Amino acid sequence: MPLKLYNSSIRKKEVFKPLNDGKVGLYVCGVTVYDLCHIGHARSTIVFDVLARYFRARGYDVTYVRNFTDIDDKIIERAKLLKKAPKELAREFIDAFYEDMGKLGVLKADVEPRATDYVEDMIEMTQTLMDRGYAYTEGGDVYFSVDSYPGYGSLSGRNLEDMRAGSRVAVDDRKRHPMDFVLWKSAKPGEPQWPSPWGPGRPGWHLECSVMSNRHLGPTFDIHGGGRDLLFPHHENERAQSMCANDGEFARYWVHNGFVTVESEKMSKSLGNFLTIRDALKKYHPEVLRLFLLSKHYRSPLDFSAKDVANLQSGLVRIYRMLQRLNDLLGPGDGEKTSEDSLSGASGEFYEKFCEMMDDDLNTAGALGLVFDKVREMNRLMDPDGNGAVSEKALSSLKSQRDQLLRAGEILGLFQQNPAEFFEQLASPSKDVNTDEIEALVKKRSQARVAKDWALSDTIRDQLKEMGVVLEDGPQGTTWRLDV
RNA sequence: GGCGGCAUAGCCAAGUGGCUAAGGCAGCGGUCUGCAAAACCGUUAUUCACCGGUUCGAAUCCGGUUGCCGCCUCCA
Repeated sequence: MPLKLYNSSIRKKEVFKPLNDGKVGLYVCGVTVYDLCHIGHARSTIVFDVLARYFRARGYDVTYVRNFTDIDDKIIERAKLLKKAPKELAREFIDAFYEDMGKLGVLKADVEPRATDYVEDMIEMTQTLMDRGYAYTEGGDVYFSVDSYPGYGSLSGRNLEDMRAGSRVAVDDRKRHPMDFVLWKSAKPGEPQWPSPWGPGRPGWHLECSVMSNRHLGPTFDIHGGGRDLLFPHHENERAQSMCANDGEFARYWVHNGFVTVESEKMSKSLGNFLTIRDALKKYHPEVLRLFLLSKHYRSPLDFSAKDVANLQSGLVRIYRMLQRLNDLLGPGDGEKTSEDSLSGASGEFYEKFCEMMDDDLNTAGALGLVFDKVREMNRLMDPDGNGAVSEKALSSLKSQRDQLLRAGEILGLFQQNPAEFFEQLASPSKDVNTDEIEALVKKRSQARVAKDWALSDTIRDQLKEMGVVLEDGPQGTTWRLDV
């Protein structure tokens, strides 16, 4: 079963065929580190995290490159405002990136290059473009000439004439064509700068990705990813430069994720709905956020609404309840007990169906549908038969199904926690619990129940409910849990 | 002005030519329970924004209408 990916450059799904058998080169545009990451960055990063995980699960040898843009106008501006060195500011927000994304279960990429470490290469590429006649200088600036490259616009499906006709951009007189873009930008006094043949300055916006992808993946590589908004002009420009300088095909597949809105509005500082990962984590468990961001197909726009996230949380709770029930029956299935190796060998009908779904352009929403089907099925198996017991046959089947489910979860970066821990974390922000007090009340209620004093029993249950404690009376006695 | 996307039940969301339109949340009925909780079973779209067309057959393809959104300028 072949993996199909939607290739933005041809606007169609295509069967993915790697450049080199068994290997995947993946380059994804990371973040510009001048502020905290928001929920939209989280979506993009998680989507490509899942893509990389999935390729690995399918046995590909993946080289995943995700960059940091650590030099740019916004960083300089922000640094000035905060009276910090741009480098220091960038480092701070790189740390914040790791902290936030780490909580969301995002794995490190194989290579995480920073633009400022590649300035030499960028100067070199600019020089190549000059030498080959694709670029020109004007003052201390170097521009890429879009007219010099006939393929310009083909990635994003535009042509220069149409854009010229509708352009609202104030035309920079120094540019020969309004769409020409900067390769090298002369520095103003006090700004970060590097010496170059054209005088002190810094690289233009698009150059770093051309250089770093070339360095780590070569002039032709498999997949280039990023947010939908990067398609134009960033990726168009990046591709033009790379094709002209590196003699390759550049990226063969272009994958772009859709945007996140918040309560139906585009995120913006002025609307005050700029939702950082950090703020979202104050309200929601990280796996709830991750599940939410994967609950819709990655190319579709996704609206972050408190109500919908709460709904998804109920679903995740159901999954973890089943996993906990399973643990009680079979013993833990995560952590030390099951080694990575045995889990990665887990296969069967469910896992195959899951992969089929993921093969279809990474249909995580459909795959989650399968997960919920499986949860119901496993709960059914755990419901006692006529003799009040679970059969041996059911037990062994459950073991295999859990392995498959957790393996799928590994790919999605979900269901990775110990269930007890999960529920504790989910409940803890809202409630202070006094375990002794709860235990005492539960015991008192149990005695009342033995005496068939239902009135007292129910009063205590209501009292506990007030405290955020839910009771479950079972054949082995009463258990309690924090309401979530 | 140019280019592109989306419209599926109360809400969220799969499905893109053909058996009964996944799944989740919420609701309702039932099993279990002293009553609950949890779990399970059943149920909630003769219908996929609207109008035409192609086809033996369309939510799925084509044309038009309406509505929403994105990109064209830094942006995941």
